[in-house]
Amino acid sequence: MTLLIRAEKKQQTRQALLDAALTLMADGQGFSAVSLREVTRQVGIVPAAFYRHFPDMDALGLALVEQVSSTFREAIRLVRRNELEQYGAIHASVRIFAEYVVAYRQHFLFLAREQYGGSAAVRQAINAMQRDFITDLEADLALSPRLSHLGPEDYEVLASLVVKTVFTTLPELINPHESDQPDSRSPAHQLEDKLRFILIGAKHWRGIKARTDGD
Amino acid sequence: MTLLIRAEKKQQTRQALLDAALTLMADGQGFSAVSLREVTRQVGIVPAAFYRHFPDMDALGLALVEQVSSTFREAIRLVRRNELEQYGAIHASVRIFAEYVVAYRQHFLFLAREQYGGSAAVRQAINAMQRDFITDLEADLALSPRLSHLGPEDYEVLASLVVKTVFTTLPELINPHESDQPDSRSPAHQLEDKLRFILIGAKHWRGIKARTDGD
DNA sequence: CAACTCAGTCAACAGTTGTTCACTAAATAT
DNA sequence: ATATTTAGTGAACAACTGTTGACTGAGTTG
Repeated sequence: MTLLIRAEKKQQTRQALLDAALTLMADGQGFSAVSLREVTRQVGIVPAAFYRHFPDMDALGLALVEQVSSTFREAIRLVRRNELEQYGAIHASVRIFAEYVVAYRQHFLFLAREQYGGSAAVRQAINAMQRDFITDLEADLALSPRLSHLGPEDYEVLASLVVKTVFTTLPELINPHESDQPDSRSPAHQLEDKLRFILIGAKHWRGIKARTDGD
Repeated sequence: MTLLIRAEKKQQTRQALLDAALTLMADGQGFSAVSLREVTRQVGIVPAAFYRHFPDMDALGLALVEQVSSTFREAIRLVRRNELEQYGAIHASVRIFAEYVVAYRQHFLFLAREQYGGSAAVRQAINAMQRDFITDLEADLALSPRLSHLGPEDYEVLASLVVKTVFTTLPELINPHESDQPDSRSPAHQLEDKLRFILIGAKHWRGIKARTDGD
């Protein structure tokens, strides 16, 4: 039967290759430790067939970044939608985000692992993505009347701080019990508090001139 | 001549193995992508000789964590000493720390790369080290009269936020020009501001009950 | 001086890796 | 109906990997 035309079927095994790479990474190893042959073996095709889809493992990695990036954007979209409708913005945002991370844990695991990881190309791509997020958030923050006392450079630093805080929390959100410490708050709750610290700090920010003389 | 006794010479090539691993990593790849043979080749010994020093590449990695950890502790010691003597605590602390990072860039590069990187054993060891730093800082913060209004759990979250902020800034401190963006502040200056945001937030922290009703 | 310890050598092993080439057969195009 | 495109096959390649065992010779010890 020809229910699946050729192009369709091709894209299907291409996706299988991407998923296989993520799955192999989930078992502990980093992306650059996943071999081309492992990936094809997992999909069930012969190694040479890999080249019909990607010239390189690095190309596979870049495609992965693109895909994971869109997952992340969807998460942001969800968080933003809720932000407008609800009170307790931080609490609700973090809850929604944390749920989304758990649902797409392989994607976010990839992001967390490879943001400083092995392949230079992948690392660079993730960095560029992160920078886009920061720019977006920067524009967002600039619209808030509560933060109108900040300068343009302050927005940039603040946005960077928020985004990187979220990124570093990803491993804990994904593996809630890996870093076992007895009587502390849940990862999501901790992230909440961290964002609160930062935003309270932004609210009381007095500009670069007033260095430390007042506190 | 027997200027170098045997144990001394052994420890010397052991150190050469550790340095070789760091050097090979500095050329872009992650630790788990560095092979046993590459390391021995760089040192100038035969692969089999590796086993006289480490049972495993993982063991080499753990030794590396220990060594880098002590470098980091020395940096903290320097920062602390200065903190007591100078005004403008954050500015001076960051400057000293940033200089130390540049001086030992290979060590801090290892830390930044492998904190979420490939080898599970190394990742876990770095995580434990990070947790130690957080605990130390927690105790430190608890001594500050400016932060006496915080609860015990608040100290933990705050310390974690500070330490992780420093860790995520490491790549930028090491490679000041990799993330080229035109007209923004230097990485060290950005880190300064980030810490300021956080500490101002801590100063105005009103406890967990006052969620968002006041701002 | 003799006995011993042991860091490093040498050669070989079984696996795995990325990449190549000519090929098949089904889907598409003419 | 015929010709073309192309996702996937199968075999082979050179290179590299971690690990082994028996060895050598300088450093140490009694």
